[in-house]
Amino acid sequence: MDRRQQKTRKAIFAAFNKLLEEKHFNNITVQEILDEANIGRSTFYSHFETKDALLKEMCTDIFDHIFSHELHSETSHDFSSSDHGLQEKITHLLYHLKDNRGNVLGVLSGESGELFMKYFKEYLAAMFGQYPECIRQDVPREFALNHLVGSLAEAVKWWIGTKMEMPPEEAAEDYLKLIGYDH
Amino acid sequence: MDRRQQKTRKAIFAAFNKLLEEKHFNNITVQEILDEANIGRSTFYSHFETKDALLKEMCTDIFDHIFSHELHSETSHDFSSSDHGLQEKITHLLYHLKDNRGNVLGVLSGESGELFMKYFKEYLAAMFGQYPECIRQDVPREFALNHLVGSLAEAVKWWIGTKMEMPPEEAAEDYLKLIGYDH
DNA sequence: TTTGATAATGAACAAAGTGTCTGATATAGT
DNA sequence: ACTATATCAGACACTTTGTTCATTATCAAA
Repeated sequence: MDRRQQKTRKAIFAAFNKLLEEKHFNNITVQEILDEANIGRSTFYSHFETKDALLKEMCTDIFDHIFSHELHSETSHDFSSSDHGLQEKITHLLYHLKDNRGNVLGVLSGESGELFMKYFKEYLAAMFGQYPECIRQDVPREFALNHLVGSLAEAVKWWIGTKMEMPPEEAAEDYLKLIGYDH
Repeated sequence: MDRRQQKTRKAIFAAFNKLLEEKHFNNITVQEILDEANIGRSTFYSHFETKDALLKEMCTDIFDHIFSHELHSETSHDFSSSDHGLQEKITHLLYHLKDNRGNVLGVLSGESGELFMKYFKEYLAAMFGQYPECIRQDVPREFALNHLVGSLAEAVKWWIGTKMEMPPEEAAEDYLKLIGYDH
């Protein structure tokens, strides 16, 4: 990819990130992004079709990076404990999020969390899809999967909102308690 | 309240509801609401400051109605079972939601669920606030409360999305299983 | 280093939406 | 019947959007 494009794309992401920390997605104008990134109007539209597409691509970038480890590493399949390795998986996820603090905080910490969450859940569903044994069998499968994905996303959001104070290990452990995995 | 105002307000809500079923909140224009409700521009703005205010008032209307029973009835405090009457509470909540199907579906079923959810969670937090004994003590209080509220909201959203197929009793029971209340 | 390709610029543009304001009209409550 | 006020229609200034185009700057490869 052309250096010029890389530079522009990076500047747009950075500007957008900064603005997201300050105000809601809906209240950010393209003009503000242009000013903050210090680029021309037509340049922006040659990179992204709309503001929505920008957010989507930004989330995709972040999650592709964070989940690439999770979805491909087959190293931590520890089925000896009752949680089938889920705790390790979540701990890893939290560590990656912590490493990407800068990007994640911008998208989530503002008032626009909803949109971030939507994309986040798609990745979480894919992750849980690899671990069918994590899902309770005594309730409808879709209901259980929805619960796992939804509650983990909420928990992570809360954890990030507290500036990731709790250590990943502890947060993951507490989460498993909350979904009743500490029998 | 003046009959004319009631009529206008009702027309606006109905129009907004219909539009929300079709498209995302962000993509609904005031003009469309005006056309659908068949009212004048200035009339709309004499009722609501902005489109956001309209959504907020609509959610408040719905939840005030639904939760007025939940938050005030002291009839179902059954502390004999392990869930401290939580199951009955949730069952009641689901029944009320089912009764208000028409309004709730409009706001939630579209693509604008996030905003509905935000307000929904505020009411749920207030409800759980009445039942501190429901909250686990072995994890940080805020974390546990966030989990209860978030996961219940997600579960309800899922249930509504399936056209409320499962009976409220069953959905409530399954939810309690998922949060580990079936020891 | 030169050269051809292409990305960025900046300014202008139509189109659409927002929120405000006006005076005239219709309808409510007493 | 009378007064208050809610609605109407439409115009208004303003903001934002997404497109276009001619010009300039920068890149990658020969």
